[in-house]
Amino acid sequence: MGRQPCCDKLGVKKGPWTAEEDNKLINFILTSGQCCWRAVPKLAGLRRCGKSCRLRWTNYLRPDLKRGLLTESEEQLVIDLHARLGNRWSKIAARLPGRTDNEIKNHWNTHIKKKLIKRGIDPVTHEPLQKEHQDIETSSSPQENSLHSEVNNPSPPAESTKSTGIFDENTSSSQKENCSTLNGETEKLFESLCEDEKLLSYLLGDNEPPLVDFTSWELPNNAQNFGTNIDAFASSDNCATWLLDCQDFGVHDFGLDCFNEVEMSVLETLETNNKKQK
DNA sequence: AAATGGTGCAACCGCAGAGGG
DNA sequence: TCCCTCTGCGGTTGCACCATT
Repeated sequence: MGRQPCCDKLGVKKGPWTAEEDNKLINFILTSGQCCWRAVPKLAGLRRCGKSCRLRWTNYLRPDLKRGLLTESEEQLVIDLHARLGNRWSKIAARLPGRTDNEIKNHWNTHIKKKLIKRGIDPVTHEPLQKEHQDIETSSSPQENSLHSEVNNPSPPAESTKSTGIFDENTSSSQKENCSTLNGETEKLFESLCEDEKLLSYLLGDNEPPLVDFTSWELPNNAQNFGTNIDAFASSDNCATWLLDCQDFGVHDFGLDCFNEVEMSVLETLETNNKKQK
């Protein structure tokens, strides 16, 4: 007996989601919460399979998603985490608030991979592409095996481990100092990570993810520019659409705590823009 | 202006693991 | 312990958009 399909293939719609479907899903999730994805399409009145609904929600409709390209510091973090974790996109995404595994995976495949190759770095191993032609003697001290030397100044790692230095178990102050090779914003982000012991232990193993209060992170300015780029955020049609929907329903009517100050600012901006358009 | 090729992203597919009966 | 269901993950595909010819 073969595996049952995740949904009844007959009568199940596939392909791009319409605004109407989005609204239905958003309304359902906001009023009923996330539970039993298989039941969601039926309860929400959608002709989609539960999987598709979950994917749409997590990758596109979630209110806490950031929009737009990854910042330099985020990209740098992705590279380092990939060196450490490999293609475990969900784990990598968990370290980038507001980013999804799919988004990071796509960005990796379309942008970062090419960048690394251009820099002479194998995007899979994070080692120099022409390893055999490089003199190991001239290569690096352990510090230089850190991501930053890998990326900015390709050199063969002294060991075959994928260690980047930054997230090693023995992360020490001296190693943290190595982070100083980073430029401003990235440095701050890494420092935040380095100082979070629970987070580090999680990254280094398969421990349960710590409960991280991202709002307490000392993020670089650029990582927080979400709030200062509200107009840009609000210009995203879908985002704007659904936020406006929320407006129509009245956010507080949902009894949600998911709207932080930034999102409330977005709503306010949307409201303003909406009035302007009218 | 039309054709072609490249790029980026949303969405799908199949598999693996967790959890419950 | 086995079986089944459900969820989540990573790889892949399909398509819209844009640039180039």
